Amino acid sequence: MQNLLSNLKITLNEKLYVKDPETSELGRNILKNSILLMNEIGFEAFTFKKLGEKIQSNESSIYRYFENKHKLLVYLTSWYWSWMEYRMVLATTNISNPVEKLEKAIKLVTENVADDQTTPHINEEILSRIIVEEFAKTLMTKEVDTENKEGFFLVYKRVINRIIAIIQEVNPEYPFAKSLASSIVEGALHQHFLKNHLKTITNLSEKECATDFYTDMVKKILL
Amino acid sequence: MQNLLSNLKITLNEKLYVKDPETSELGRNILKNSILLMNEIGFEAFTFKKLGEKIQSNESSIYRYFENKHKLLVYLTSWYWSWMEYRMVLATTNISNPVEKLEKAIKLVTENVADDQTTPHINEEILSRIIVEEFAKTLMTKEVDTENKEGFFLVYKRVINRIIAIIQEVNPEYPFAKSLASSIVEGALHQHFLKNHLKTITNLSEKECATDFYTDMVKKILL
DNA sequence: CAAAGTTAATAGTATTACTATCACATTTTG
DNA sequence: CAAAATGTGATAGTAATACTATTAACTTTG
Repeated sequence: MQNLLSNLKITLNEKLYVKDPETSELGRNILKNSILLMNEIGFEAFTFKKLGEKIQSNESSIYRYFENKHKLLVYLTSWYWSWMEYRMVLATTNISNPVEKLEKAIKLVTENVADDQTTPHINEEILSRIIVEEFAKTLMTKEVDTENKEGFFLVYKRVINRIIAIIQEVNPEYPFAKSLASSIVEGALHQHFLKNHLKTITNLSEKECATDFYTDMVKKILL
Repeated sequence: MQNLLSNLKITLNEKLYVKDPETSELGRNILKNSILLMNEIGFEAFTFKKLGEKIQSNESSIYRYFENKHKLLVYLTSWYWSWMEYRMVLATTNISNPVEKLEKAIKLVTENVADDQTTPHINEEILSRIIVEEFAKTLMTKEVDTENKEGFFLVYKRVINRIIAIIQEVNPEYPFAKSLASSIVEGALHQHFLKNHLKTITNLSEKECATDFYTDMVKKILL
């Protein structure tokens, strides 16, 4: 798996960037440090000027890679979901039992994420924190319909569609496969957010992840 | 119920405003039109200057009621959850069967909202659209922990705690009552968002609401 | 080695998110 | 009923943000 991943080049929608950040040192530096800075100060306070200072480069240089910080966030989140999809394919292919397949998929989208050493310029653990704290903001804009048409959220939808397909394998009669899949993926992020900030309305504690809650849920719903 | 509601004065955390907007004509005008304007142009593009133009008043006058637009949004969402809590109490008290109680509570938080004529300065139908499109933003800030300590989200948590209590009545053995309750409330909003913007990953169609999906879910999980 | 592309630095603009001040009208109160 | 307090509107001003444009130096490539 290590070897497979090291060959992996995650290719994203070209409309997300002005210049592909994976093709230069500066580009990779922008990705690496935007993750760190966004995690430190949050998406609202994050600016290209501050990022420029952090990487000892210039604001205007960053604008040559990304039109604005919103598109950078969409890029980073798409990268994350693409990485997630890749791991999901790896974890579920060649497993014939659909229930086992579903368990693996749910485990992936609900568990705590560790850094994947094969991608030196992306720290997946920190990126996953950004997903928990900021992902909803990529969707919740007045431009969501236009951006959706341009394919900004394709990777995310593909991850959910894979889970929908597995749910349908497990129980073809269940009438809400789409809603169940999307609520698991979004709900897992939300439970992690609550664990970090509004502890009284979640059962997850400290280092716990949402796997048990959702595994129990789908089994009771589908079996 | 009409009479009860007409006597209802929704009282919110004093830290949310500089001057209580319910106590003056201008204040109520700010509430009414901020809901309309925010729904039209979205929270990001919404400014006090634009609102001032809309209500033929001045930017600086609005600042005398709310420190900034984030606090105004928290105010509006708290108002909504307070109204929701009130209706939930009304709908569930004096019902002895816990399952029936849970069904009523779920119906309330998942169904499409209609305007409540007893509050002339608040259009609940439009406010509920703002909740679907913007509520997550009230939580997803770097100040969430401070604001949580100051009680900004108390009303929201109270709504969820009421559902938690009913879930525990229905099935005291179920180990994830908190996570289930919070995922129903947040998940219902998310499903409505998907219905409006990412139709392919939800089963809700056009004018449908999330009640069936969640009622089916809790019954299979708890009974 | 010339052309093309990449980057850093500087400057400049419109908008946003406020703050401060003042004038005027209305309401309260002593 | 006069003085004081309060509410509102108008104007001005500031720092920060989110960009765009230009230029000059440096690097890569054909």
